[in-house]
Amino acid sequence: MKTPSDYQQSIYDVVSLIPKGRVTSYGAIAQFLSLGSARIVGWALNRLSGNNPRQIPAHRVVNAKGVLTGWRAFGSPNTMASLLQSEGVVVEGNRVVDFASTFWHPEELVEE
DNA sequence: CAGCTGACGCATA
DNA sequence: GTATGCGCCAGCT
Repeated sequence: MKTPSDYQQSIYDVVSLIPKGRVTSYGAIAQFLSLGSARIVGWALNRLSGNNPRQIPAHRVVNAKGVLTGWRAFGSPNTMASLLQSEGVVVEGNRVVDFASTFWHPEELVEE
């Protein structure tokens, strides 16, 4: 099968596995998949923007600081934050409150 | 083919 | 806390 890019598919898979009310970072996914660069994750999600047939909860993916960097790809500057807050994630402006507790590790699901 | 950009991350000043 | 530079990989012009 023609995989556009294996890692990209893996990224979507991992992102889809993010539990509701939790968030993860690009670096976490990149490291989990051994991509070697958080940019690959951001790039993959960016490609997703405007059309996510898999309902990829990209809004659950933030940068290492818990800041909603990709909020612009959702069409509205408030969409991403609204989605997160709707899931129980407290967002202040473009930043996740109590990011450490809200953070979710890909391996956590595997361990669980 | 060469150069630039990008939803990042980290180090340094 | 803010600003700048470097690295990293893939895609687009």
